[in-house]
Amino acid sequence: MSQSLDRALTLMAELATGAKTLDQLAESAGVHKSTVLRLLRTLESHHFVLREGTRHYRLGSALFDLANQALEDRDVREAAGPALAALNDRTGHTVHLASFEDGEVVYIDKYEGRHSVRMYSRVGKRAPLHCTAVGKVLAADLAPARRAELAGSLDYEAKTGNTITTARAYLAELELVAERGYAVDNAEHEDFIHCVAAPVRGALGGVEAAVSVSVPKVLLDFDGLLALVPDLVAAAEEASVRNGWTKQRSVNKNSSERG
Amino acid sequence: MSQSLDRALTLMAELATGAKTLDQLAESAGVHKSTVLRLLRTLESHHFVLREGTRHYRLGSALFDLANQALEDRDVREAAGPALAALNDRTGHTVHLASFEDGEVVYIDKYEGRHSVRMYSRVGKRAPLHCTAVGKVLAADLAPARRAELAGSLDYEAKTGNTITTARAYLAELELVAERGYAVDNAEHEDFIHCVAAPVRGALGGVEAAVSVSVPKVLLDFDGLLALVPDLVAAAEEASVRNGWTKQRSVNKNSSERG
DNA sequence: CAGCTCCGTTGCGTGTGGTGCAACGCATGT
DNA sequence: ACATGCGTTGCACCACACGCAACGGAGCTG
Repeated sequence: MSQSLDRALTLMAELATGAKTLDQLAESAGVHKSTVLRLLRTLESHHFVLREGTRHYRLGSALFDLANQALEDRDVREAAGPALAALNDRTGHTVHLASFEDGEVVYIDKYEGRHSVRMYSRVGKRAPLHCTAVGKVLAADLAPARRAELAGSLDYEAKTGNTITTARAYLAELELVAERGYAVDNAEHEDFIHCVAAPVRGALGGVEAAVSVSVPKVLLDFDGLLALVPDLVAAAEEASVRNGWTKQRSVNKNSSERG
Repeated sequence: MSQSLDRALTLMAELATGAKTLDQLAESAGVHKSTVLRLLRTLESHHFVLREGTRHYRLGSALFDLANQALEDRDVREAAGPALAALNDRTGHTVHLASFEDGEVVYIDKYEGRHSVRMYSRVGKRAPLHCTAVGKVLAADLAPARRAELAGSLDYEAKTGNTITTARAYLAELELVAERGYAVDNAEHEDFIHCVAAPVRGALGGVEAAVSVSVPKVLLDFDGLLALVPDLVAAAEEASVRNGWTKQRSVNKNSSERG
């Protein structure tokens, strides 16, 4: 672990919450301001931060640049794009694309819903596996052995009253998800939101990402949410096909053993 | 300047071009692989990179997260969003939002055109001031003194046959832009593309960003491009109003002296 | 206009932590 | 079974990142 790099990354996280002055950064990082200055200078030379006026620093363009380059690199995103946009357009609800990243869910694309009550999220945000519909979809694709291992390693924080809090219940839920081909989050992550999600597969038949539709409960009751499933699954299949998947191979289950 | 941080940032730039193995990174950075390993580990702990399979590293979610948080922070972007989307919808062409960042232009938002021939760009990408329509708009707002200073400091790389290559010609062009209220890039940056741009103002009357429409020459000749100007200017004004600008204060020119 | 305070900036001496090396071990392929 | 390629580990050295303290400019106050 590199100390200075570690500090620099922490600084950037701090800066993400808004422009800061040198002293503020020095204090929140718990180091001398001259140290912060040096780090900022290096970051600045790479355009990771920039000076705003004479006494404020904020995140710079290199970040956007790298982030977008990296996103362009994720082929699923490109492949799924049109199907997700169409789904968003048809339903008017928020549509997410998420992928699995060491033990968590990461949102890699988002299409904002048209309604004023909206879920707060952001591309790049991470979420737990156990209380999200996308998480369940991604976990359900793993081979039974890894699935059990994973289920044992989660922390099952109870986000709401509905959150699944035991490995046993989670495994049973995954079983169900794998069988049905879609997952539900019945206000297990946030009290006022429920979601449904379906898998996006790749050329090898493995699940590479998950699409979800998130709806505030005030807009649609649980049955209303479930009524969206066929549309969702169709969109996910369209995305899968664009992503190189061929229906033939879908019999080949639990194939995504990558590592 | 921090050596290890500098190396780490270089690594990330390298990773942006695609997933790489440890040795590849070590070689391209010119350092020992154990050094790279340590840096990667630190980056990984902050989710700036992640391991793909067992022997490839790629950029991770923290990057998207920070980038989007930082973008949300840029109020102009949010304010201009609807107007840009509408403009994109009406014209079918690619719409960019750009801001000024130490001596260059940075794209902070983009709405992709509907046509198959498209300009290559990306949010976060940087471009020169002297050969882009947005650059001219942003530069034209500076006070005459800073304008002259800036014009003297540019390098005027001739991107195409039409590129402005002298400070004198650039200053004359800026004069014209300030007068007209919009700028043109007549294939001065890329041979096959021309653009028009207009300013987005803020509460103080100063220009905070620039909107542009970029059109491949094969789709529209120069006169056709100019015909888009009224629509563009209207969109830019709408964005300005949403951004806190009031028409009254627009007489107050050259007001954006921030530093 | 003087004096004060707040911050960014600079130079320097110290010792910590980042570096390269070489050896190890786990894969994969032949 | 052997060879090869690559990630990983422990170690010893000294560069380099660190904190300190002093400087200087900008902005306020009386």
